[in-house]
Amino acid sequence: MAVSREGIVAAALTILDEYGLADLSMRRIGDAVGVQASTIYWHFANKQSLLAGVSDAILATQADAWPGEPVAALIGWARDLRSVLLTHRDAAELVAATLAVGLGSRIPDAAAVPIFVRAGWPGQEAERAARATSQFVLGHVMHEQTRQNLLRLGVLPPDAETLDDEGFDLGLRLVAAGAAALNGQPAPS
Amino acid sequence: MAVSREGIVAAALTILDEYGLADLSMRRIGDAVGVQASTIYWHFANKQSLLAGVSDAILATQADAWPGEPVAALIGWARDLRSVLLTHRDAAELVAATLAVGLGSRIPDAAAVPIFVRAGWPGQEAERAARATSQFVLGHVMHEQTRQNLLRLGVLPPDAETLDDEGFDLGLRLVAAGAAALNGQPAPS
DNA sequence: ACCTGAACACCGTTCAAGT
DNA sequence: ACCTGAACACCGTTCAAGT
Repeated sequence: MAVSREGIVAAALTILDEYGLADLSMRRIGDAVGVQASTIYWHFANKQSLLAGVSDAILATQADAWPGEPVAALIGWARDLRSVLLTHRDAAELVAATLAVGLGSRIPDAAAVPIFVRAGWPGQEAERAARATSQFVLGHVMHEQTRQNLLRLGVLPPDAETLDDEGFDLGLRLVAAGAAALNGQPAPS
Repeated sequence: MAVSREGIVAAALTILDEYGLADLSMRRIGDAVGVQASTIYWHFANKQSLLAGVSDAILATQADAWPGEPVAALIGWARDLRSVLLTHRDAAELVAATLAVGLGSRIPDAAAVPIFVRAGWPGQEAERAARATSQFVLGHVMHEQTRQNLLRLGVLPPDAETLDDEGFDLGLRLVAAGAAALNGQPAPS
């Protein structure tokens, strides 16, 4: 049977978890699905498109709606995004890179926009605020996952903390408090 | 005359600006300083250490103190960091990666910590708040610089906007307002 | 329609050997 | 002390050719 895009993406995700983004090569993915690396180019235009598929697969597990009080909803959304990213090795880097080049059909901050809108922000400002918040989340988790990789490499002491819940919560409270304080008012510069 | 660490870093920075991080190879750096790629390993343990040197060189142009009223100081620091990063191609990605692996002697948020302290935050919280703020700045500029690369590649229309001043200012106001609102109070969770 | 196999033009890094 | 040159074990991508 012919190999499918979905099969390739699934294999890539498994390799990602086991070996990390740096070792996620076309040859290795080909091996995993029982095909030459060059065959993958019949199914995907290039490696980046394939990675976009992996990013979408990861983000598919995000909760898609956060009803209720805006501050609590924003915190819920951010914690959910973090935990989704922490589920797969190097996910933050992969998602951030995919987002940056504009590939991938799932945008990590999509569910955050309506929260800001509900809090009274005009559409475009809500999008910007959501994007800013997700930039913090992605940056924070990227840092955590890099440390997890360093730990695996043995360059960090085996009992080193790689997660930083307190740092995450503080950053989150910072933007949540800011959102509550501004509430969509345009800037005084 | 023997080549120096500083000379290698300077050459790498020039190549970075001209060709981007993806094309910053050891062989190319060797060519630029008139030496074999393998020679660089006599001066640096590996490529990542060299990149840490480049990161330090970029961050050396940051202003190192932001006296005065905390909110204005924070905004000044963040805008300065952004403009420092925008001065060199792919600088945000390079600095973020260096920061994540714990190399590099210059920390981009170093000057932001005393601002939070001055605003009444206890030391550790000030560090976390500064780090959260710099995560936003790095993420935002990374996104802008990726778009600049896409523009160069012609995959974006030639008149596409790559900078996003409004998005930056809004994110910045968000954290500044949050900082002013919380003012170092521990969380109610 | 889907896949192979060879090739192209690269990588980072190591290491014996030179001066 | 500093550098060369060859080698190792890889990359992403293309493309004629096969079935």
